[in-house]
Amino acid sequence: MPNREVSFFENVWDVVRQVPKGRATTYGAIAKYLGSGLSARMVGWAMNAAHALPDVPAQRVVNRNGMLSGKAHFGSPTRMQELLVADGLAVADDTIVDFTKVFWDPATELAL
DNA sequence: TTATTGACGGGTA
DNA sequence: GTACCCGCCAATA
Repeated sequence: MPNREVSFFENVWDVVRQVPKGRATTYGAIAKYLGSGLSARMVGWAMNAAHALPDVPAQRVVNRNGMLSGKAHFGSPTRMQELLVADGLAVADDTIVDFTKVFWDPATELAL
């Protein structure tokens, strides 16, 4: 049988899928949870590959500033914001409002 | 093969 | 509070 090793990307997608509605996480939080820590950029690459997946709410993944850094990758520049608003989040100026309140850290909430 | 870029983060000036 | 620099890992040119 072919190798069935879980890639770093699949691990990222798995965490993103577990992000509850109305919450959001950051690239660094996911990277740290996976153990890479400083490799937040790899999470971004994983998101880029996540385009082929149906259940990866990448809109809930933003940078540590709460800014919709990847909004440009959703086909439309406002698609990511609309998705977040549909999740019950408040978005203003391409940034999540009260991000510290909706922040969901897998290393704290998931790794329990 | 090496060099540059990339949906980032954190520290220092 | 803002600006700049370095670090991480992988993919692309």
